[in-house]
Amino acid sequence: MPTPKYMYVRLDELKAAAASVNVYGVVVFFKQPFRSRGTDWCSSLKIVDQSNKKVGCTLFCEKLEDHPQIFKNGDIIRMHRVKTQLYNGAITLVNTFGFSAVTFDGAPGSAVEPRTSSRSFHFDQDDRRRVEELRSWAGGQAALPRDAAAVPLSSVRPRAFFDLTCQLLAKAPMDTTCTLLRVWDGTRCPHPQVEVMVEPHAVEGPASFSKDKESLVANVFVYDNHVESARALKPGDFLRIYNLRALQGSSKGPGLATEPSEAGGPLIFHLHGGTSYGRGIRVLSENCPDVQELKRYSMGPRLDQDQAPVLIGPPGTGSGIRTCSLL
DNA sequence: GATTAGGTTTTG
Repeated sequence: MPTPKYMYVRLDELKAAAASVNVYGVVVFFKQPFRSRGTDWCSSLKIVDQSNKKVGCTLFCEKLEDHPQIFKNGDIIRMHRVKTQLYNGAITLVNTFGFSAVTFDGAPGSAVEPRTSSRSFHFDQDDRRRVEELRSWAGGQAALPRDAAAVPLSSVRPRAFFDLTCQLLAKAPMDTTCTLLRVWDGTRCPHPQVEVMVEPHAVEGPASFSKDKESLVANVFVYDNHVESARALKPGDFLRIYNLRALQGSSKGPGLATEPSEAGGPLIFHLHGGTSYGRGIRVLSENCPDVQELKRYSMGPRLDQDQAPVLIGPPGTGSGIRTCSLL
């Protein structure tokens, strides 16, 4: 069979009611897949290209793995077989039969590593060139949204919303609408952490840590629709939690010891229900730049040797927990 | 070849 040659439409040249087109773009907004009221998961995103035209996309796929793996704004996405739809006078893209998506990190110079669950997909030198062109174009566009929300635990400001790249250490169901995720990113949060009471047998992963390690762990309560996403997470997974909120002092939650509600109180992190502002959780691939950086950062010279975190290896790489070699 | 949603902070 001859190799198919794909044609890509510039975003400012999309026509209304196009039955099936292929596009490339830079992600400027996204929501991780969430359950629709129908049969599918729904992803919502917005992309832009060198024409400076921004186009919203709505993707419905029954299988989570068919949704694009978007990690952050600035990621590059290629979509095959989307149709156009007019909504409120603007062209939007919706997936159609045979839809597939491939995404790439957006940093100029980083490896052009396709992220997709497709078992086979077309990728040639033209694709590589397109990705690199979009990266360098986006790099020069000061107005494009950056990854400004990304904040390490060491820089968290109480009350603020932020995106956290971290590793899951342990999780525990608190009640039907709330799951506790215990995470770290290797940096030390300057604020005291709230103490959460959990039955040890309810915890997946270690029920407790050494005092040193405990001081690096953040407690994250995820609510409502995010409880379902949390169910799929495994200790050791590298995660990005989007639109996480740091709450302080008077915050309540299941399993919390009563704390005086005063400014400067201990921190708890909440991932509120809903999908506003892209609230959600995504498992990151081991080889993506943010995870590589997390590992370097965690194990680098910023921490004293005796405080250096011990990262958990991915599931199935050995006899459960292993320690990474330290620098 | 239906349907879903259509960015825009919980209220724990």
